[in-house]
This record gives sequence, C-alpha cells and structure tokens, in this order.
Amino acid sequence: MTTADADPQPSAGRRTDPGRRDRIIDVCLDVIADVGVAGTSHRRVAEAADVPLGSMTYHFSGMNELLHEAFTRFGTTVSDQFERRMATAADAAAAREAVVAIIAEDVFDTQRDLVLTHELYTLAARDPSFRDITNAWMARSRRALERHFDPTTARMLDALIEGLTIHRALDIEPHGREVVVDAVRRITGG
Amino acid sequence: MTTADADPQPSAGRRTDPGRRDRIIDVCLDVIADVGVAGTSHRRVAEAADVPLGSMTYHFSGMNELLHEAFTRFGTTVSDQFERRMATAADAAAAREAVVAIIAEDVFDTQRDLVLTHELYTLAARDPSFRDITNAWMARSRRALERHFDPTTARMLDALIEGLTIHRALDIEPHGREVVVDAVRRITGG
Amino acid sequence: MTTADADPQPSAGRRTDPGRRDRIIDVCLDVIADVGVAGTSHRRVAEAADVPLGSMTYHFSGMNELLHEAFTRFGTTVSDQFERRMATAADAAAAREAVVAIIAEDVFDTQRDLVLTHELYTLAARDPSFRDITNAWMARSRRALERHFDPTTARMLDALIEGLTIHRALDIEPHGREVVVDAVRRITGG
Amino acid sequence: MTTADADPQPSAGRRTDPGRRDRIIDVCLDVIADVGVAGTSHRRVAEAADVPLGSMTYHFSGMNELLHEAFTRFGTTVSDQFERRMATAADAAAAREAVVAIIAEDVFDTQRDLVLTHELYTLAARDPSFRDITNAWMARSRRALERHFDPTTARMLDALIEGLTIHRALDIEPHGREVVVDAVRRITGG
DNA sequence: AATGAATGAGGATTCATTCAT
DNA sequence: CATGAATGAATCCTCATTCAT
Repeated sequence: MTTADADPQPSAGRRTDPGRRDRIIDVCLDVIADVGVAGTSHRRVAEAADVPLGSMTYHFSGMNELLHEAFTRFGTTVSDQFERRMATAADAAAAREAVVAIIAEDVFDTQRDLVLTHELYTLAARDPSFRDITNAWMARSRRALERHFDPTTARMLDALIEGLTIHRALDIEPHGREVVVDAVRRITGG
Repeated sequence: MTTADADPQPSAGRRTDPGRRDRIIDVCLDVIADVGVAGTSHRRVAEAADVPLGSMTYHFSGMNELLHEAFTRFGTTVSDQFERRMATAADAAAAREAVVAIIAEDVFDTQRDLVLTHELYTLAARDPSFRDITNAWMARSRRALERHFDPTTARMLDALIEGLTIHRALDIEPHGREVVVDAVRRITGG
Repeated sequence: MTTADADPQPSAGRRTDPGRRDRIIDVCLDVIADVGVAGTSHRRVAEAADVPLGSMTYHFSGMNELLHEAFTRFGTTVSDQFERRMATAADAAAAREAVVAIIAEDVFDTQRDLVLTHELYTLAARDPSFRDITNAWMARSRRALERHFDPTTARMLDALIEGLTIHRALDIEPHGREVVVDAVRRITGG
Repeated sequence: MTTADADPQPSAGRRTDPGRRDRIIDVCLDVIADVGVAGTSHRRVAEAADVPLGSMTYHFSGMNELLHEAFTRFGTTVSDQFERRMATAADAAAAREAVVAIIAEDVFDTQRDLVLTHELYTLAARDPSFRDITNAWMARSRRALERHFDPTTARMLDALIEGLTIHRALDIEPHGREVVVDAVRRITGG
C-alpha cells in the first residue's frame, strides 16, 4: 500500500504548477527591492520563488522580459492605489487632502516602493523599452488628478508629488506634513 | 639624476601617470551613463580609461569605492553648476528665472545627467553609504535657493525642480516652458 | 462518428498531419546546411518545421536517429542524381563528359550540398553508424561508373571526382573546366 | 625545512604557467579528434588540459579563436610533413613514390588526422574565416608538388591525393596500394 | 496519438579579486 | 609602485529529454 506506484503524488510531485509564472513575477519584485535590478539574477529569483533555474527561461524569454513584466505589474499596482485614493475624494478639498496623504503616507511607509520606483526610473532613463511603463503610469496619475483639477494644475501636482516623495525619502531631515499641505495649497490655489 | 639610464621618457612611456586615478573616476561616470551601474565593471572601466586591469584594484579598494568617488564627483559637479546659476541671480525675479532655466534647459539637453542622477538615487535608495552624496547635494541646492527664498519655499522649489525635471525627461509629451514658469510662480508667489 | 462535434476539420486544423515526419527530415537538412550538425537542435528543427517541440521526440528516438534519417535521404538524393547523369551517357566519351559535368557544375552551384557532404563525412569519420550511408553512396557511385569503365578506373574516377569537387569548392582560385577535362582524360585514358 | 612557508612552490604552485596557451591548443586538437568540433567545449578542453575553466577565456577570446588557432596548428603540422616528404624526393620517380606513400601510409595510420581534416573542411565549408587555413594548406601542398611536376599536374595530383585519402579511410573495402600507384602514374604520365 | 510544461545538465562568457613579479 | 597572469564563482541561456494529460 505504501509502494511508490501507489503514490498519487510521485516523487517531487511538482509536475504542473499553474500560476507559477505569476508567482515568479511577484517574487522578482521582492528580489529587485532587496538587491536591486543590478543584483537580480535568474538564480536568485528562481531560488526565492522555489523554482528550478531552467524554469526561468522557460517562462520568460530572458531577464528583460522578466523585468518588464515585473515593473509593469508594479506600475499597475501603484497606479491602482493612486486612482483609488483620488476616486474616493468627493470635492477639491478632499482631493487636496488625498494628494497630501499620498505624499506623506503612502510611499513613506514602504521603503520597498521607493526603491522599486527608482529602479524603474533608472531603467526607463536608459532603455526606451521601459518607457511605456512609466508613460502609462504618468498618464493614469494625471488622468486621476484631472478629475479634480485642471490639466495644467494636474501636471504640476503630479510633478510636485514626484519631487516631494523623493526628497522625503532621501532627505536626512525630511519635511513635515505641513510643508506638504502648504505646497499643495500653493499649487492648487486652494 | 638618479639611475644610470636616466631616460626622461622611458620605453613604455606610461611609467608614471599622475592623474590616472582622476581619469579613471571620470571615465567611470561615462561608463555608468553608458551601461548603467549594473553593467559597470572593472574591466569595462579599465578598458575605457586605457588602463591595465590590475590598476583598478590598485587605486580603488573595490567597485564600491570607485562608484562612491564617481558619484561624489558627479554630485559636486552638478551642485556647482546649480550654485553658479543661482549665484548670478540679482533679485527674486532673476532667481525665479534661473530656476526655470535649470528645469527647462539644464537637464533637458543632457541625457547623461538624467541617467546618472537616477543611477545615484537608486543606489542611495537602498545603500545608506551613498546617502551622504545625495544629502550634500540636496543641502547645497537648498542653501543656494535660500539666498533668494525663505527656507520653506526653498524646500518646495527644490522638490518641484526634482519632479518637473524627471517628468520632463520621461514624459512622452513633455510640458512646455510656460507650465514651468507658472508652477514656479505659484510656489514662490512671484 | 464518435464524438458529437464530428468536425471533419477540427479546430486547430493540425490534428492529423501525415508526412510530418518526412517534412521534419527535409527541414532538418536545411537546418544542418544552415547552422551545421553542431548547431542543429530539436528546438531549431521543430521551429523551422513549424512543429511542436514534443513532436520531435515522438517521431524520432533522439537526435541521432533524426540525423541518420536526414543524411540517408541526402545521400540517396545525391546518388540518384549521379546515377541519372551516368545513365544517360551513351558511350565512354559521353560518360567522360558526364563526369566532367558532375565535377564542374553539380556541386559548384550548391553551397548547400558542399556543406552537407562535409558534415556527413565528418560524422562518418568518427561515428561508424554513419558509415553505412557513405558506403551505400560510394557503392552506388562506383557501380554507376562501372557501366562505362573498368572497376579500377571507376575507383580512381570516383576518388578524382571527390578531390576535384572539394578543391573546386574550397580553393581561392578554382581550377578551370579544362583542368577537369584533362584530369578525367588522363585517368580514363580517353 | 619541510614546513609550508619554506616551500618555494606554495600551495597549488601553479601561479605562472608559461606555455599553457600552447598546451591548450594541442589538447584542443585531441579533444576535437575525440568528440568533434560539435562536442568540443571550454569545459572539456579545460579538463583535458588540466586547466581551470576561467583560463580558457583568459587565453582565448572565445571558442572561435581557440578553434582557429587549433586548426591553424594542425594545418601547419600536416603541411610540414607533406613538404618534408616531397623535399626528400630526388627525382620525379621518387616524387611519385612519395605521393603514393602519403596516400597509402600517412593518413591511413592516423584516424586522428582524417577526423581533424574533415572537421576542418566542414568548418571551412560554412565559415569563410576558416578558409585562410585551408587555403594556406592547399597552397603549400601545391607548391611542394610543383617542385617535381608542372602546375596543372600538381593541381590534379593534389586533388587525387585528397580523393584517394578520403575514400581509403571511408571505404568498406579500401583500394590496395597498387591502385594508388596506378592512379598516380596515369596522372603524372610516369 | 500527440504535445505543452517542465527541468537538470551543460553551454560560453564575464567578473572581482588575488598575487608573484 | 604597478601590473599581467590567473581563477573560481556566477552570469544568462540552450538543450535533450521526460511525462502528465
């Protein structure tokens, strides 16, 4: 009864693993956040995802495709959150507060997102094939802001969010919340 | 004067090479701009600098030291330019125009600086040992802005410059100069 | 007749594909001519034949079987042509001209055949299991020549054809037709 | 006296190994003869030469350079032997006998040379960068033959040697020596 | 009968670093 | 002081083959 040929899940038991591709992409983002794009290798991702090395190039044509998919997912996730934040704002005042919250809270508590964002920008700065990701991201952000502000103000706000977020994360003595509130007010004229 | 075969220009002609360390640092920045920190290796830098491979680990304890020195130089160079821009401004109006010029012109025409900046941010976002570079950079920028604006406004302006510069470089349809002018006016209340 | 959706041309349209094995063999020769035996892989052949990868090991026990079948076909094809050439010769003079034509024209205009021949010889030189192909080829050539020449002369002619063909293909300044004519005459005493 | 730090050849004792490059090339030919160009890999050659894997790409830019050097050496070696054979022949009769000996003895007793020759031809048939090796080889052979025979005859003889050698090696029932003698006589009119 | 998913072994190559000179 | 030689680890990627379906 315990012989091998009676085992419904023989040896490794890992013949088919649907969703593996998805899992690899998720894990890849973790690895990037951990060791950077520079340190991200097939080996490391495979190990982190508990997947054989050969699986990597089976599911992805190469590192480039993997990175592209990973950052596409990242961009989509962040954009989703951004949109949700803006969508729940009832009026301009609430929208302003949402923007402040995004700057002061969202990215602040996730070092992970900060790192990933910079890694993506670095990639996009050199490799145009990653621009479509940043483009889509920026486009969605702006569209979400345009629900509450005119196009020009939306652009400015978007850039302000970018700059304040970066500086907040890198600065040795980060600005307080009131600076953010004030800056948003100046731009939006609220 | 010392040895018998007092040849002023010895055979290989590269016996003593003062400034070699400096040259390596400069070339390293070029290499980073070209292939990214990820693709920057001793070999590549050595070749680009026309320096023997062994020279790399002789002058630098390792890649980390080399990168650190390279980005320190980069930060200093960019800060110098920034300071010079701001120093020549006679009054607040001129200062505002200088800021606009920095955003709309300086980084715009050098893809190189854009790439290097992001590479540095990416490094700093993960590795604290690179924070001192970004800190010094930000501190100098802010001090330069504080010549003309109050500290809070200076902070905001600094962040705005950051965000607008990035978006200008990555955006598929970059904003026009007038958007920059308007944004600077709103923040500075000019 | 069996299932309900008795579609005579089922969805994918490639349910049954008689002659697929044949097509794979043909394509395999093209691949070998293109990238050499060394570069010929299941994957490459499968892709070139527009056949799923799994199909390769279904139809062939392994690369060796595939190569064997491919070169068998190649040898047969070339031998057929050789035989046809010799068969149409009415007398010894015509036979001599046929030999000249084979050397000076047949292989000359197909780089493909030259490459394939050498690949086969290389295989046969090391692996005895490919000797039966070259043996059959040589036997047929000799038999075809023996229609017009005595056995010893046939052997010599066969070797001469071999050598002149190779040198014609590899030589930087190939010999002219008259050299071929002369050599054939000397061997056959025509 | 026998302590480790008194050992002039510390630990591995393989710091500098002049002539290593040469040894690799020689070993490479052995490996090719053994498993073919197709089966020749850095790993296999490194192991056969008792050299670390990293040593391979240190001494050679890649497989192509290694193969090129190996076959260049092979071609030179064989040509040398050929030239020596022909140089020692005092008159035309002796030259004819030398040619016979080359065909009937030289290659016959070295399966190795046969295999290597075919591997080289296969390479040269597809990759023009290997033609210079075969060209040099053929040129030297012909020049050596022209010491004793007129250019046209030399060409024919060269081709005959090629063809008879190949057939002798591949044939299931190889021709006897007398066929070779006869063929050479017919071509040279001796 | 046929195939897509999967994988471990091995492919060439690049690398930072060590060390004898 | 400076460097060329050397190497083991790690890089991405390709491969033949197996197997559940």
